[in-house]
This record gives sequence, C-alpha cells and structure tokens, in this order.
Amino acid sequence: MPEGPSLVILREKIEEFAGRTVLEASGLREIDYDRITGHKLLDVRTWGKHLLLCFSGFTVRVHLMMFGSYRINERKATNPALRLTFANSELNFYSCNIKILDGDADSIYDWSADVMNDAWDAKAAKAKLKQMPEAMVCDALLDQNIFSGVGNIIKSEALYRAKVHPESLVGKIPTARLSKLIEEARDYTLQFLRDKKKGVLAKNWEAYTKKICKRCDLPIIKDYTGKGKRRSFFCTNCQKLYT
DNA sequence: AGTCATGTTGACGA
DNA sequence: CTCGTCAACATGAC
Repeated sequence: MPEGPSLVILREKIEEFAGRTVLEASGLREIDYDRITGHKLLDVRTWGKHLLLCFSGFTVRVHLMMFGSYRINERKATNPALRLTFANSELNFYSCNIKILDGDADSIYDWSADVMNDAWDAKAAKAKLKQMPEAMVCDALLDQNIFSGVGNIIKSEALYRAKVHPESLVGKIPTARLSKLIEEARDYTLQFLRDKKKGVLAKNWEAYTKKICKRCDLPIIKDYTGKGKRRSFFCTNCQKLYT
C-alpha cells in the first residue's frame, strides 16, 4: 500500500478530522495511549511515508510499513494498532508502526526532503547524493533522508525514465544525468499520485513488473540490486550503467 | 500451501 | 567498530 503518494491520499481522506478532540485512543502497541486521549487533533500531515497526527507538543507518527491498512468510520475484524475515537467517528490503523514523538512536526522533520512536499528541494537532494559517491543509485533513491516518500515502484520507474541503470554508482553518473534522475523521481511520484487517484497506477508502469522494454522491445530484467537487495526492473539496453 | 511483496529496524556474528 | 546477514513485524494476492 504505502509509497509517499498513498500517504498523501490517506492524509486527504482524514484531514477533516483536524480540529476534533480525541475521546479515546487505544491499540495493540506498547505506547502511552493515554497521552493522546483528551487532546485535540490540530493537524494531519505527511512526511514521505510517515502519517503525522499533530497535537500540541507532540506528534503521533503512523507508519504503514509493508502491510499497513486503515479504515475510516469502519472496523476490520482484527484489532488495530491505533484507534482514535472522536464524537460520532473514528480512525483505525492496522498493522502499523506507531510512535509518539516529542515536539511539533516542524521541529522534527525536514520538509524539503519530502518528494511529495511543496518544499521539495532538488538541489538539496543533489548535494546529499554528492556526499555518497560510492553508493549504488538504487539504494540512494530509497534513502528516506534524501528522497522521502520514494519506494520500490517509484525507484524502478524513475531510473527507467531517466535511463540510468539501478546499479550505477552515484559518483559516476554525469551531473546532468543525475539532475535528470532527481527530476524524474519527483515527476513520477506526482504522476503516481494522479494515476492512483484515477485507478490507473499499474497501467502506466513502464518498467515495474514489466517483461518487455517499450522502447527497444528487449526483455526487462528483474534483479535484486544494491545493499538493500530490493527488486529492480530495468532495461540493460536503454539504461546506462555508470561505474 | 508456499511464496512473494509498494518497508524498516534491530540483533547478531565475523 | 563496522559490515553484512538475518530475523522480526504482519497481511493479502496468487
């Protein structure tokens, strides 16, 4: 379920809960739910794949990890990791990592690292990449401190669109090509959001899960790349390997 | 039924 | 200390 755009969709669905007071907080995790109970939800934000429920002086971070799900004014059969009960409404988060962070979200998060955020700063991303020349670019794209919100689908799509092989070393990629990749990461992430809303996400994949390269008709390679050994889909003919 | 997957952290041993 | 590997969490599609 969760790459950055999916979290934006979640945020948009529950934004209307901002301003309401939590009558009761409960769930399966080992956190202090009582700290939330009785407080007014001030804002709903996201930072990459993090959903941030903002209260005065603290922030509840919800991370859906790989299998997380949620229900709004509905319940699944299983117990939630977090349930927030409001007057006549409730939010349920299942199989999520839940953490209460001290302080306001603005003091914790660097919004310019979030590919989904208006404050996204491509130059800052490039500067961070320059600091890790020996890293494989497939790993760098999944680094949430650089490309917060980018996940494994966006990784393969951005690399394919920028014509860069996933196992390329960051420091060996020509600077113009690196800028192109950063731009594609941002642009495809925004397309992901539009496509998902329209229900055409998978239809517009050009590399992820594909078998044949639409550009050259040669096979798309599926391999587990980088330190993370995460699956990558790429065309060795169209995507240049910089080493 | 077994395998795999849009994610991340922490333990452990070499 | 650091690196790599594995385990853990947990759900649903095929």
